[in-house]
Amino acid sequence: MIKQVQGSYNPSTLESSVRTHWAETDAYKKTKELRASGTDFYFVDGPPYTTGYIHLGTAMNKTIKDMIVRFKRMQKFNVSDTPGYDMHGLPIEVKVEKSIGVKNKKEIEEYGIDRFVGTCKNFALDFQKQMNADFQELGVWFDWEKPYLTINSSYIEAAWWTLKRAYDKGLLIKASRVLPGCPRCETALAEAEIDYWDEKDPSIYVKFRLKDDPNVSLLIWTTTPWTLPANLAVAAHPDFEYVKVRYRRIGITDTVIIMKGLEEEIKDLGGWEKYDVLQTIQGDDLIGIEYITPFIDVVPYQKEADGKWLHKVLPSKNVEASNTGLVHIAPGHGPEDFELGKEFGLEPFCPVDETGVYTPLVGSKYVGMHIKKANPELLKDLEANDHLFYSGTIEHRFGHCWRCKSPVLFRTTDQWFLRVTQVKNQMLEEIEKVRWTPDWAGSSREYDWTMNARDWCISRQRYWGIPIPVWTCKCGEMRVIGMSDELKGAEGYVEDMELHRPWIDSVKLVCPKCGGKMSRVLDVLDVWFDSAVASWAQLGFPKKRDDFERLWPAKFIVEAHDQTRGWFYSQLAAGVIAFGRAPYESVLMHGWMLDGQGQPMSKSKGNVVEPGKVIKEHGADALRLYMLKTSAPWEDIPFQMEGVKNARKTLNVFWNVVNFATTYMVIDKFDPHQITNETVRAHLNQEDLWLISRTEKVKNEFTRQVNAMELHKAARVLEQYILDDLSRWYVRLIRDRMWSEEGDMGKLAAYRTLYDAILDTALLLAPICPHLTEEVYQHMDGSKPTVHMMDWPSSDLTKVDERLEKAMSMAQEIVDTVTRERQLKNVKLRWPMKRVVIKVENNDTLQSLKALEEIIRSQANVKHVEYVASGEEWSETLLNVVPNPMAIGKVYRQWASKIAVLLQSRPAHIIKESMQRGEYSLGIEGQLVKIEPNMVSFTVSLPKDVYAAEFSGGEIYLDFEVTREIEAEGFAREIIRRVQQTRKEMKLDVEEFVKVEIRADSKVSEYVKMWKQHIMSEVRSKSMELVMEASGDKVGKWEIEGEKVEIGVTSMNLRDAIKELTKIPGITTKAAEALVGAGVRDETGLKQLGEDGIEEITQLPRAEVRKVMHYFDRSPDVCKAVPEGTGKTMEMSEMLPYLLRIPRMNELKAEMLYDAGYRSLDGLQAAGRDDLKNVPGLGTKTIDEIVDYIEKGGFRNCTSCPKCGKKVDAGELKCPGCGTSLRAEVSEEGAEATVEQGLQDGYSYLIKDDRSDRSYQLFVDQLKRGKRGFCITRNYPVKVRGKYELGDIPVVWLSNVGKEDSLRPKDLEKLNYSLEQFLAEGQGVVLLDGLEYLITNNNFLTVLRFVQSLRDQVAINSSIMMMVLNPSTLDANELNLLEKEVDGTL
RNA sequence: GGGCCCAUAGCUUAGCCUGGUUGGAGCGCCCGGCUGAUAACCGGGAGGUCAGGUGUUCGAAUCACCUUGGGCCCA
Repeated sequence: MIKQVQGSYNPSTLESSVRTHWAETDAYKKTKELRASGTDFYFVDGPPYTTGYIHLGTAMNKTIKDMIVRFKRMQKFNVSDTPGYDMHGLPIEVKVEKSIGVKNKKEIEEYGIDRFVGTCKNFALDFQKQMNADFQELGVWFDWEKPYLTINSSYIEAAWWTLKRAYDKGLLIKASRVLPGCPRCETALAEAEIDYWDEKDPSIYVKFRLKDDPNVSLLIWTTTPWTLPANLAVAAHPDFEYVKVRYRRIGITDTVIIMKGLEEEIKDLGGWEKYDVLQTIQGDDLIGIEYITPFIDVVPYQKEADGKWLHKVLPSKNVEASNTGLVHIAPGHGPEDFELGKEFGLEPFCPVDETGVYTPLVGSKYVGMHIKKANPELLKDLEANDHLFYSGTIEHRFGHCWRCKSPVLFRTTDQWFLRVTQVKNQMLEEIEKVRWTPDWAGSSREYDWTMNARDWCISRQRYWGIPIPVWTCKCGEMRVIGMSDELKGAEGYVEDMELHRPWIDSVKLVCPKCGGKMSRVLDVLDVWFDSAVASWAQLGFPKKRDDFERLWPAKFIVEAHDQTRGWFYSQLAAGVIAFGRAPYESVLMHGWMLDGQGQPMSKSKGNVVEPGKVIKEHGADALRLYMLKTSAPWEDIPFQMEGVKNARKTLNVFWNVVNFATTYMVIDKFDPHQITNETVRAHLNQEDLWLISRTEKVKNEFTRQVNAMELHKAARVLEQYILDDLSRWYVRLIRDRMWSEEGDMGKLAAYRTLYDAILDTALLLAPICPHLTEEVYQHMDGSKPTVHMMDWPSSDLTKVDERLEKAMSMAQEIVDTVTRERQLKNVKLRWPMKRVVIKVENNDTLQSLKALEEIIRSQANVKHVEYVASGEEWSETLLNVVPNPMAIGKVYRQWASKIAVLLQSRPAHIIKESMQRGEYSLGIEGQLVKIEPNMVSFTVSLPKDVYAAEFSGGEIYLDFEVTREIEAEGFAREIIRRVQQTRKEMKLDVEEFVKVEIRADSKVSEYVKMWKQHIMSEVRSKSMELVMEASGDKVGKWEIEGEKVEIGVTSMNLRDAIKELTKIPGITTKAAEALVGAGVRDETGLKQLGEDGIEEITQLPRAEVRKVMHYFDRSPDVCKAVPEGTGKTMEMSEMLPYLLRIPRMNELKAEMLYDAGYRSLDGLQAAGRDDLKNVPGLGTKTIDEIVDYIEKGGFRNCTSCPKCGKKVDAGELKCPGCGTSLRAEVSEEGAEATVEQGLQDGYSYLIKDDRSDRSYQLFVDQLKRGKRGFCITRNYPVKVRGKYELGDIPVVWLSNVGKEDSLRPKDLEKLNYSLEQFLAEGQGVVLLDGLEYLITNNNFLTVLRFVQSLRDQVAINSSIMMMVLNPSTLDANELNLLEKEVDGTL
């Protein structure tokens, strides 16, 4: 059954209630079960690192994944959705170090590796839980109860198994290489773990003296003086030219060898005056020249080392043509140096340990010194020994540990490598087989990166990671373990033991070769390797094989572009090594969420926007839609809150459409199961067929775009459809049909069409906005526990009607043109236009437009539409001929003026046609003169009040002539609008009937008579009279087009009666209306009518009438309301129960009323407000309540018990059925008193109130004490003024309407200005009703500042300010802030 | 320094592959309308050196090259 949706779209409450619904109905599990037998779709979630919080990037990542997963599920796939978490590694270790207060590995080992690792695990698990919650808030439906965690034993085993596999293929090796490492973390670092940024370092030029000629030096440049003790050679480029240069300055010369062309640069550096080039040397002639390394006397190794190329110039093509063109080579400190050293037989020499401290190898002078601290010492010594040519500093990009930010240190170490270079070609082949989106992500990016692949160093000298499963023996034997089973029987091994360090370290194997003990290599794995095996590790492989065999490889993965070198690559390498293929079939690469300026968000920059905050403000659905629609997935998005707000607006429009639809469908009890497409087929209007066509097309287009991974295009297509087609056009067109008779087939056709469109939209939107669509689905259908169990809508393209769509778009264009022209001519849409003439370019257009004539007429508000066929002219356009005297004069001289006059007197179209056919001649003074084409031109003129405009199918003429009929209709519509507005201000129910009195001058009166019936039916009026002076519950004076009109509206209070009557079985709404029209108000009246009377008035079938009569007989507890005669004087005890049912009434007040002479109900009913004021002890509020109670017919009507629904008469205090007390609650009488006395001058108050009556009363009380007042309200001023007797004080209306006395809620400056003006004039009282309205329209902080400034001004001027606020509209935090700013909260 | 991507109105973007009327939208801004979807909605207007330059072409936002700025990945 269709249910009415909530009036306004409130994302945060809606989303949380939807999530509750999901939880209560077990929707997620049911959805998965539903698809369990579908085709498998193995999706693999790239595990985010457990940092404890998600950011917008992670949010976008999961949003894309969730969308695809939901989409595929709706397409009946059995989708895997195990979320993953990457939980090992340095970042957590660093956090733990900080939290327990240790600084290095030594301290960790003192603390205890077991405790340390245990803490890491707890941290990781805590973080993982928090992130789980965040993702769920985003609406992501993954298997949150069973995520795959990289720290699980089964996962660790999968990594082991993979390494064993690599080992068996000879791809796992141990090697000594120069690698970057972090001296603080004391471990090797992978490229991916290094951050680069600019840093200041020494920039020094050092002289390496030639052995044969110590006066001449090789000049080298370096930024790392600390590597010089390990210098073993110098590299020169064999193809460069070098020069021997003598630099001179007063008294000093220095001769160095540098690259040719750099002489000037180096002269400037050293501040030399002159230089002479002594010799040019070819690079290859330098090779082999021997020099003296600067620290030869300090570092013992420099004298002990040997090698053919030691301390000689080596050739290298990697030398760059900058600085000096000669490079210092320390094979122990640079990767390239290492390679070069290997080539020329120089053993790497590395006198630095992993913490960056010199070892004894460096010699006694520098041993124990940290390299950074040693730099200045080294410089001093170089200078002292005259080795330093120049010393400066340089700012250059340098690598740092991504976690602790220490500068990296290059040194030789023994590490474990995966020989990726061996399988590179296979990886490249695999890249080509994968479907990449966008394709350059694979063909260029991933391909290029893999082309440059190096062997992957997978070992780390840390604690929190997957232990490397390699056991070695002193004898050199080693064993790689692939599964924990292989450890069975080993010393220290226990079944199901913790596989992390340090526990695994205690497992010892027996060496098969020498029988000795084998110990595990202490290293752990690079975390990148953890996630690399995700696609099989999460399936429990290798222990469990069935899932792996069924699902692997992944059908689809999606991650951000930084994963080119990351997960895309690591998985590829691991997949090729382990299984000889890529572990994924298709990849979507997505972009990053940047800040508004296009910079990456980072904590250190302080530009991070938290997803939680965005969700709280606009909802997860809006955020998701925003992220998906804004850019192509692979592009970065500079985050704009405004964009999310827009997305929310779109959703709001959709919500409004649903609200619109459900409102009417519920009233009419529309049942989509009963009213099928078949039922309404013959009754579909053009606009229905059009919307169906559009819907089918959109379904097709959306699906196509999602399949092409053009997610943004899909989202945009749908958004466009919702806004333009569904809301702006279709709903607009069918509005009138909603008001036709119950059961009207035309209306049902519209319901059906709208229903299908909404449901289809909800289905298409479901993967993007899971919450909103769920709510919509549950209200429109709800046959399944969740919308996400629905099948994806297929589209029926046979229903697409291109011709109709084209015609409709032209009709829209015509309507738009008319509105535009109306605006230009200042003619309101409410006034009908006489006619529109459409001149088409082809007759096909004409036919299809004619079919839409009704739409054009109603939407443009035009009385008649006329057509001019293609090729014809509109008969009413006038063709004018304009003679050209100059041209005529040249030929016919003296006749020129006469010819001109004659031409103008002839029908222009005849002249034109003749000239087109051949020629046109005129007879003048007996002569025939020929008119040449250059002698005349033609213009077209339009009849009076007609304007022309163009549209894509031709031209249109708009006739603005105002006839009497048009004027009458215009006035009628103006009056209807005014009555409607009055009704609204009176807060009348839409179904209530009214009496209308109109006073107007004769012309308007005449018009009103002409349209009387129409007006009455439009405004639900039972009577309408033209009077000399309008009276009624509410009277409004208006000026319409210069005519003064007074309209009085009186409620007939019939709605309750109708409702009451329809409760009787057999009485339809229509019948009830007829009865009420005949003066019947209740059951008693109906009874009195008798069977015949009822039949006559209601026209109901006899059988129905009998039903009614039958009901009377069978209802013993007919409500009596007041037993007999309300005029009867009663005893106090008898009257008391009646009185006590008035809100705010108590025994005391009731007694006072009685004592004041009100001893019958009629007596009290006759009393006016002023009379009651004389009763001692009654406050204004109580009086209001009494009057209100009487007005609502409190004494006359019987009510239903709120609990059991039984009818209760007005004198009962307890329900006779269930005993529930019917006394109105007496509320805060005490508070009222204190408040009234408590308002103090100079104070500002915040009044928390969901209805603002109390505040207005307080305000009026202040006015009564003679204070000047100023009222700002979001209610209509006339209404407020009347309701609360505000007199002539200024009332400003907060509204976007833009009337004289209104202020836009955005315009705080103007508001502030008016208040300033008011307060500056002296003491006064200000009522600001609608603070929340200001807040929704402005930034909260702006409003807060505004409040602060107001408060200060109020204090200075000893005035009082009351700000009214509906507390439920703000969150607690904002409310708190506001409360802090004011002097009191009421 | 290299690879890949991006640059169109104040903001977010379409158009670019396949060159051809006046470069479309949405938001924001200004003006107006509607008031039975209503703190909603609708219409209109102002806003563009298509990042800059050079070239190819009869014709360039679109193709090519260069420069500048930004992002990712590397050196």
